[in-house]
Amino acid sequence: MIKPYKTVIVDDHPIVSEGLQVLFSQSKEVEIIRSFKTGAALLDYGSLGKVDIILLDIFLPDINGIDLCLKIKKSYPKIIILAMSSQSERSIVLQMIKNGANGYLLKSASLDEFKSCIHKAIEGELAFSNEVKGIVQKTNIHDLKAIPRLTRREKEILLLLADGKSTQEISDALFLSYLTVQTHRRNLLSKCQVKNVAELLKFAKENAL
Amino acid sequence: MIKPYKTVIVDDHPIVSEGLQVLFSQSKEVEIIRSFKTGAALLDYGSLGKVDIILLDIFLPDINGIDLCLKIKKSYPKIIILAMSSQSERSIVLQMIKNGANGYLLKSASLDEFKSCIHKAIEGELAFSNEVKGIVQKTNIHDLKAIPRLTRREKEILLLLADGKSTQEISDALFLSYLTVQTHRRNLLSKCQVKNVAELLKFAKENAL
DNA sequence: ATTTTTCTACCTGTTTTCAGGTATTTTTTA
DNA sequence: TAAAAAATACCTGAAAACAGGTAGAAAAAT
Repeated sequence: MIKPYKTVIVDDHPIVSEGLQVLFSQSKEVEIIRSFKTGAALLDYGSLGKVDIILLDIFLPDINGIDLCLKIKKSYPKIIILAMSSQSERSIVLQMIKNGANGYLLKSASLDEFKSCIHKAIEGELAFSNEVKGIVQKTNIHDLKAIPRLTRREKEILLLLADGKSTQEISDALFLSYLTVQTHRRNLLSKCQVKNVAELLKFAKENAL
Repeated sequence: MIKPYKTVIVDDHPIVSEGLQVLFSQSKEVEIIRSFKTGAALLDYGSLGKVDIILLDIFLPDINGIDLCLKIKKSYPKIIILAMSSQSERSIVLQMIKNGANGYLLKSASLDEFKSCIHKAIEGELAFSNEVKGIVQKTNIHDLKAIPRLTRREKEILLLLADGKSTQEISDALFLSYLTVQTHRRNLLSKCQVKNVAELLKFAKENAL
């Protein structure tokens, strides 16, 4: 008999973890051995090397699931990582795959889809829930334009912009010259190839910046 | 012996519904009799009048949970409605309570919290999960400034603004004069008492507009 | 049927953002 | 330690947003 795949869940919603645990409680193939509420808790887990599958929520209270995926895959490339999220932004899905995830599940997927995706991933396939499948398929390579890497300052200013702050308010808050903030703003728009702040915020959301 | 409370779940994530069903499968007090993925499905439900408790997700694919709550309470004031959400924006919580909800649970709440809140609600109390409790308590009446009611056109334009569209693009899309769109923009900012589009979007998000 | 609200559109300014440059200093990385 | 990247700051001009006003037509509510 085959040993079941040791599986952990990373999700800050107990209900979801619980639901998944029940879903696989009968399974002989998948055994949920632990669940974590934060990325940090997972990384602190001593026996991470012995884990076979991680069911990973994209939105965690501490760290971004996309970055966490990359981090895990660097240390333990063999672990099968299945991303879960309630959003299906194309760019997030693609980033996740680029970072080594073995699949992407929408939380609105049916339980059958959940199971079958996990099976697929075990068999070595990239597994997507139905809704995500469409999104991935209609993606040509041109859409894979690199997601710009923002500097610390730029992220800081992006946050304040999202808060509705004006250039003047930002320069006051960060003790910078008005002109400096203007430059950062310009660089943000230029890097993300957008034309105004609203579009920038949309872009940032879509790409989980 | 007391009859169990007939409870339905409205949530578009099967995992959550499933988790809740399992959580209460042993309970003699609460009996989950059905679950729905959309607000429309719930409203179509013939036996809605016989339901005692509704566990209602705020974000549904078709209708806003806040409006749905009001609608249900108008027809069936006796039904206990417990709101669930992964967000805890103060304004959303308060709106929900104003619309007659009997409690507000964060999805990140523990299962024990879930259970105890449902108990509280049954006893007639307003039930909040711990994180929400703090938010509600530190709310004075001044914070209850009325959420402005937006007209259909305003909502339409708000959506396009969130998409990063400029005034010109909006006027083209809606076949309106540039000046008309300008007026609507101004009214939006004025109604929401904000000074720019970014702040408007933040406000809209916080208030689930 | 009448009042109220919404949608439409215009005018006049001021302020802010956007877009193009350049350039020095500081910090990080190789 | 040298090279690269980031953060800082300034200048100029065009474009867009913001703020104040008014007002008639259309639609909705009473």
